[in-house]
Amino acid sequence: MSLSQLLSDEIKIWYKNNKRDLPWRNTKNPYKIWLSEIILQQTQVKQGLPYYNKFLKAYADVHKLANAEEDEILKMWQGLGYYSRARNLHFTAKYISKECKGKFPKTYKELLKLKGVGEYTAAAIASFAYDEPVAVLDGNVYRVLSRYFGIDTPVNSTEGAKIFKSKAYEILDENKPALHNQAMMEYGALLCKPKSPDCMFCSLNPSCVAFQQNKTKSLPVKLKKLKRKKRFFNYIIFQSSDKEMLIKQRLGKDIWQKLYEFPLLETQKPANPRTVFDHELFKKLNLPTQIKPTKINSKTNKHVLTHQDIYADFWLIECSIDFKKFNLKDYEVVNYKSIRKFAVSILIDKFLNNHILED
DNA sequence: AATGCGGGGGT
DNA sequence: ACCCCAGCATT
Repeated sequence: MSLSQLLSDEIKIWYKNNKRDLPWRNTKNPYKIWLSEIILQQTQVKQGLPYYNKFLKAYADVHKLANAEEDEILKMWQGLGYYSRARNLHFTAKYISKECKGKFPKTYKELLKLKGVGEYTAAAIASFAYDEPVAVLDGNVYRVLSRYFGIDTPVNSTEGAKIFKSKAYEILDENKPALHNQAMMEYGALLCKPKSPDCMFCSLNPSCVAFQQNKTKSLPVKLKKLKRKKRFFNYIIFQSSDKEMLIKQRLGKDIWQKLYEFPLLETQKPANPRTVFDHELFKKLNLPTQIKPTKINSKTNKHVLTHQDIYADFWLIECSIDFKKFNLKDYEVVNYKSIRKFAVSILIDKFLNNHILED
């Protein structure tokens, strides 16, 4: 028996005995599989599972999803991150519902054309839903292959992508691609873990290069190039005498696209109460200059993203004016209750939870 | 080929 | 503090 076949067979046996019972398994429904795969991109099962259940309950089929408002979908997605996934999910739902009469594409090649569906997700849907013999390559598969075959080419390099892809197809069980793919990923997620893998319980350790050469800690190799930027956000809460506030949707190419937030002034350094006055709304609302911003949070909020650290302060401006008398077309007028209907970042959500702005 | 995009959890 | 996660789109 070849090494490739040994790997696939052992992992499939292990999978049958050890797999988690997850709601998107044991179905061939492409809608459910697609939905789960989008949610699980760069997201652990534990984090994505409640969102999957919530989405399926609200949108039982692709037409329901297609007919929803984008703002509603973003609100449902709130907290899951990578919000372009939610926007692409909605875009593709509308496409499938209207252009394809609700029928999903049935091949890897066609699935790949869908917005938000890349090589991994196309292979996952094609194999899980239609038993097409295509191999999935995700973080788990890279790790298992890298360790078992002792491949030290960086997984996120161009050369690595080619090598790992050819290995993945070499070991693919073309008769049971769905089982094979799911087993590979589950093996990486539960046993061949990034830190402290359970090599003692791994029936493959006699033929695993990393185990035999004590290299599990150094494999897989990954190029890192992450440099974190510091950003300073000053959210200014303009609050009228009847406790209404202004919020604005984030547009343009930046984080949290299409989510809502308080009027924002971004600065190069931590702001002081005077720099806060630079915000356009002070002019637009024609506010008296003696007005004083008061900082609501005692300690600056540090919000960590993959690629930037955001230091956020929240300033309160109490103004005795009626927002509706001004032409503030880019802003919404809300109160402490109605603001909860809008999709916001976790940074804003945490602030709202900690500072109830009602009286 | 390189970069930007969230948030939670593990070590 | 650093790494990882059922990756993808854009440039």
